Amino acid sequence: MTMPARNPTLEDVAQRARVSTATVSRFVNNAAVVAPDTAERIREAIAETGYIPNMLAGGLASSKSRMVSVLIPHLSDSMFNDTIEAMVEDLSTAGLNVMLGITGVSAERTEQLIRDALSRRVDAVISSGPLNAETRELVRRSPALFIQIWELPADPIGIAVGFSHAAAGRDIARFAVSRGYRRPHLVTADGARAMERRDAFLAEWREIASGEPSLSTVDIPSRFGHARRAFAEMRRLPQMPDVVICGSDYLAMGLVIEAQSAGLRVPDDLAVMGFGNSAIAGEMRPTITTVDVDGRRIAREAIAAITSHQKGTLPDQRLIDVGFRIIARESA
Amino acid sequence: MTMPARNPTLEDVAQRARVSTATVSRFVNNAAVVAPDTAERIREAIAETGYIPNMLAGGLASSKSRMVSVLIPHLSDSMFNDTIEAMVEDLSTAGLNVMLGITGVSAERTEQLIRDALSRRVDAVISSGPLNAETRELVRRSPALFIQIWELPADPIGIAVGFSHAAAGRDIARFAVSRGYRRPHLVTADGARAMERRDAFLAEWREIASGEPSLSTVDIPSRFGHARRAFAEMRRLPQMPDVVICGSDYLAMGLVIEAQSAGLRVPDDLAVMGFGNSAIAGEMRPTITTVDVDGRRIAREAIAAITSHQKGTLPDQRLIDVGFRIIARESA
DNA sequence: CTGAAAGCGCTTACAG
DNA sequence: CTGAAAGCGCTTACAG
Repeated sequence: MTMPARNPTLEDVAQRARVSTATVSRFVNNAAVVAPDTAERIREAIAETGYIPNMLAGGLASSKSRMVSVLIPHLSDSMFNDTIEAMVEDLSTAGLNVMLGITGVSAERTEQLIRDALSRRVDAVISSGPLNAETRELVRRSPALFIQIWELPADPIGIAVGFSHAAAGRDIARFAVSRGYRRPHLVTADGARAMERRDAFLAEWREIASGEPSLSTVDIPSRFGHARRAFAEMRRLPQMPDVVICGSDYLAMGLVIEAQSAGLRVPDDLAVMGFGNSAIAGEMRPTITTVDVDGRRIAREAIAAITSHQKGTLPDQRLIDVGFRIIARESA
Repeated sequence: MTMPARNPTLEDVAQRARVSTATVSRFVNNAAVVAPDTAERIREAIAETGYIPNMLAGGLASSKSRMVSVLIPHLSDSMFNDTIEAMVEDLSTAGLNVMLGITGVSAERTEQLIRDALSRRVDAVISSGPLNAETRELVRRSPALFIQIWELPADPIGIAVGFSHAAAGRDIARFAVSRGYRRPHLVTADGARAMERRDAFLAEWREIASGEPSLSTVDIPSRFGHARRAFAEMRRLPQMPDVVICGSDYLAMGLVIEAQSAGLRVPDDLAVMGFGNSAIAGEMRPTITTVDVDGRRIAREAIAAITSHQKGTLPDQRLIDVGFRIIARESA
């Protein structure tokens, strides 16, 4: 069998199967539309030539790329990992390839990544990164579906799949009060969403309890080791807090370790709460009380929206609230 | 200003700037090759139209996609995260977009993802996933550069950037002996590379020490919580080990926590070693002795190879050994 | 430094 | 169910 040096094309397959390129194209995209014996000849021709469709050409001709851009702030030590992993897997299953971009906290970086995505004519952009006005406009003009995840902005550009961070902050405050804690200390990552939870916590706390909570802010991405500094700050307080509300499970774990190595018992001497319900939260000793967000559901809803968008039907809601649940465990 | 409903094309820009599409194309790809005043007119026309190049068309015409496929086994709790994050960032900086695929341990899944990548005509595939014979052939035929990372196979398909897992296993054994440990217990993730380190450890141990190490195997991806089961297995041993050699820092951290919560002191009653030098290893209490692999360097070398491949010059070496370093800290 | 034109490899109305 | 043909939006030798 002679192999051409170049990649085999639809034309090569068509000649071999003695049909037109149009028929081969139809077979590749939906095998059921061609006659059974034709299909068989094409199948053989594809196997013999080792044909691999050129999606660049296919995408250009059909103006759909079967590609989705996923933009996340960080990869390491991230609360998003479960969501992202589910996203990438489910997108693949749905026949969509994923372009990954890491935005950090930079709106400029996000803009560049969105331009890259649009230049590939992606079917959708799934993003949890920061947007400036220019980027919003860019996205609004584009035919790609824009999906914001992990938050529910008042006026989403396309659709949003997430939950209310304000509601989460409020519920955490109520939980802390119901458990009898009096002196909360908040360790917040320096990001918009974490700040929104913190502010809602403070507002609710002032409403239903007394005394002003103390605060620490840590850099983003919130790392395990940041807990050390936050713990040191707490120790310098005139009165030691009785519960630490952390912006992530990683921080919570770090705080538990710091507290224990300072001889404190968790939760008796100091209670600790996390956020995100990562696998580690349930596996730590003591197990960590945290807030669960269904990352896989976020992924599923986003993909369902893309699928319906591709069929031309707009998703029936622009804001999809997946909610959250406080999971009470040993640490608080 | 009237906006066409469709995306503006090179043609729209060309008309507005009163030049040919060829000139606009040249400007977009290398602004320096057009005359300064022409460049200025084109720049304005691009701004006015909001032109975003269609890389599908560009890639088809030039037969280079400026896109690289990155294939990894897992995202969550992974030792690879630093490498992947560096990879994605550095690729973006180099003007290459990344297509991400998650292979798990499945060679079939890997094959599908490689087919997807080839159908997008990626410039390179960077992979640390498992390959079957068919996939190897697929890749060999393709003009894309194939880069295997995190290992150094005897006969790489394209090039490989990684380190010798056998050498790492051997050096870990020597380290354990030099520290005076007598009864090592190995906790190994159920993956080819971890097994290679384990086997080399065992071979070396038999050579330079006495007594047969005990073993636990945990599922992949190795999770924090697996440590609990491994620790329980150890406790049932006739004689308690004096050092646990873990396949990842995550496992090591889990073991430290288990040991401590069972009242053992680390390292006095039980020493623990990790692998990978994640951020957590240096931040844990006690800090964890581990093996450092320079993930960012792996990313850099891979990208350098792609760059030189694109210039037509083959990389000068097919095997790039980035080595590893044992980092002695408090835990062992 | 610039333009006219062929070509990249597909898809898809249109016609049969 | 199938084919002929136009078209998707670029790039790039070739010529000037």
